[in-house]
Amino acid sequence: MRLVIAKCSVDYAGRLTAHLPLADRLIMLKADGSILIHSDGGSYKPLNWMTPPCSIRIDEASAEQREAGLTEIWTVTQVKTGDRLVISVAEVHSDTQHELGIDPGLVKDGVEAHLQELLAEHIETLGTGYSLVRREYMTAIGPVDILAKDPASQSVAVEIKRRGDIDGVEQLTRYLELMNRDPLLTPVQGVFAAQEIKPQARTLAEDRGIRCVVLDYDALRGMDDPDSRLF
Amino acid sequence: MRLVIAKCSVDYAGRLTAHLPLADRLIMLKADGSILIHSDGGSYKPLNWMTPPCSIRIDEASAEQREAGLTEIWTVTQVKTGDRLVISVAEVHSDTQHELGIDPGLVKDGVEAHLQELLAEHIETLGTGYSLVRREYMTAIGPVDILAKDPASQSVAVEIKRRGDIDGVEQLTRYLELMNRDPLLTPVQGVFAAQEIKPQARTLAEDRGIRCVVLDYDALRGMDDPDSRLF
DNA sequence: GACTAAATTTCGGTA
DNA sequence: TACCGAAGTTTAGTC
Repeated sequence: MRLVIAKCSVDYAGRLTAHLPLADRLIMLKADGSILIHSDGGSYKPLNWMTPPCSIRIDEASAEQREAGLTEIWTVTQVKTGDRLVISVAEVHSDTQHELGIDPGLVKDGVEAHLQELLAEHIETLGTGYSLVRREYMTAIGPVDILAKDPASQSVAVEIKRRGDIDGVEQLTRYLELMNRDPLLTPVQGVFAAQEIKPQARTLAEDRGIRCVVLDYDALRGMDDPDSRLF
Repeated sequence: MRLVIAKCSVDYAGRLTAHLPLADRLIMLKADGSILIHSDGGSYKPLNWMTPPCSIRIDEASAEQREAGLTEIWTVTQVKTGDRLVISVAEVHSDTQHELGIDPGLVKDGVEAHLQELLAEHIETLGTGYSLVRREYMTAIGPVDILAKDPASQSVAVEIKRRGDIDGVEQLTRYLELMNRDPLLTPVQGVFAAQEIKPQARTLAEDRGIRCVVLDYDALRGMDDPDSRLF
């Protein structure tokens, strides 16, 4: 990894065009050829970047460019799409190189897949007498997160989200429409389960006869793991 | 901005839990207190990060931690959410500080808004005899990208996307449902226009009687700009 | 301030 | 490999 602190301006031409005026920035050149341009604020997204694979060509500034205060022109080209990033370097404050090796990678835990797993294990969260049919119940337009049966043995399709948005309600609606055409399943009741449900999503869901259930991740996990209880 | 190249392991506990094994990485500390941890590969997304505002506390390693090869423990806490990032530093290879100042910011141009503009100018792309009523036609649930009339003077609602996905079809369907309740407009025909339309989105759209139109950005732009023609 | 839609989205899984 | 959906999504615009 090469780290360059430099006064530069940047122009991007690809899926859109963008321009960054002259200022001090960090230019990060990764081992795979990708480039990130970071300022000293904002969140994790760079001001500009180029995804690998890409190639870099460095040219001396022309006489005209030197008069404008520039010293080098870096042209980064995306190999597949031809997107182009032109970095006009005025002054290099620092330029260092570091060998990092290949990263062993991130281990994640506690995302939507986990929520689904936990709710499947504790399907009675939906109500007494509910039973699990199966997770990832396949339909022609994709898998329903959970298929269950209510106390009267009628089918219940559950869509699980971390954050319950209108999109999720639409998704579940499509599944319900399709499943209710199947004489073996119909009538299928819908349940929209999420850690947090937006008011508008709730309104839309309930308007369509879909029940909303707010999931408590810690509580669900707590049922699994006696150690996490308070006594 | 402070740049630290160090051998470290990282643990995150917040909206999920995540762990990074011991390895050489770049730790970027921005002026606003935010932190990014980058490896020498992947795209612009860091392996781990903390969004501002956040506070950092640096502790010497305990005797036990020193035996495990660690020298310092950095604890980054998100001020609002309480999310926590613990960086266990084993060895610092490099540690530099740079003053960058506030960035003047990015200037963008040429995304979906541009497509809409071009299609509005060349509405006959939809077919001979089509005419523009107006862009951003307002409804109770939001603006329809383009309202037009077909050769028979019947209303046509156009939804424009860069990439045509199922979500876009749903969005257009909601608009059509609402607009067809208006006696002054009904019947309203739907057109789903995008640079690229996913097969599933096309199927769904056509099943609902919505016409799909693939837009050629360069061709549309070419109609505007005689210089870009080949002769 | 809340909510919706876009993103040069990126990333991971599966068919 | 293409497609599809999630993301610690983030970000920008609108109501």
